[in-house]
Amino acid sequence: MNEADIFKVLADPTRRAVFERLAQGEMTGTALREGFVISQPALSQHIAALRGAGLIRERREGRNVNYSVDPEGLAPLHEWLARHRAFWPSRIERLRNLIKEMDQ
Amino acid sequence: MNEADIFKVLADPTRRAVFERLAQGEMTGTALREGFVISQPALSQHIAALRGAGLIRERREGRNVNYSVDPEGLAPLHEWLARHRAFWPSRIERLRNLIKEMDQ
DNA sequence: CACACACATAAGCACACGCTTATGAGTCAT
DNA sequence: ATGACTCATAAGCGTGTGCTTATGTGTGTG
Repeated sequence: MNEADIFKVLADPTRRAVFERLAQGEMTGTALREGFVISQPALSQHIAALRGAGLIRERREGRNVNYSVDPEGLAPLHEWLARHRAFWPSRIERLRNLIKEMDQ
Repeated sequence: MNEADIFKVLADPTRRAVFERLAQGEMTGTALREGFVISQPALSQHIAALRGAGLIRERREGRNVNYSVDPEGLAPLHEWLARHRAFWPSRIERLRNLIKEMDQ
């Protein structure tokens, strides 16, 4: 919900990797676990932490749960960054970046 | 240097508060300590951590050390966020935000 | 009904982390 | 030179965190 939780949650490398992988698309727990050398409870706990920070949401489907990133989950982090970033690129570079973003 | 260290370092509330306060301008260690209920070594260790992540730089002046935020320190975090953010505001809102940023 | 499957929760454990006090290293003043 | 001052480092300690195994809860399948 707030940037404090988000920083804390994303500080863990495994959890960040889970989030990044989940950013590629909705995925079930077992599918998400493939590629990770980690026990099922560990992944479940990481998911709970990500969920608690508002970064992930879940969609139950039978005995499966499909996880996906909450589109607005990173908004507090973005706001924090915008507020405390000391380095702002020049106007021209910002426009260039914006155009690049819009064209992708 | 990389987003892993930055997330880890900024996960601590005290350290984040130190960084935020330092973002208001260059400051010496003793001045920075005022307002924090913390020992001098603790602050020194937090500063070392922030420095290790590339978020802070120092400028020695006699027996004092003036600390200030590294202008490009948050760049890796910004890049990470730009890479993994699922939610992008609309074009119009982005332009509005950009204009607001430029006018401040 | 019984069993397999997907996921969550509980309990315990090893380790990391942030704090403290004590001390070291360097600089200014008398 | 001696003492005050600023900051860094060392050592030790309590707590938090992430992992494990064991178990619980709910849902499909035979």
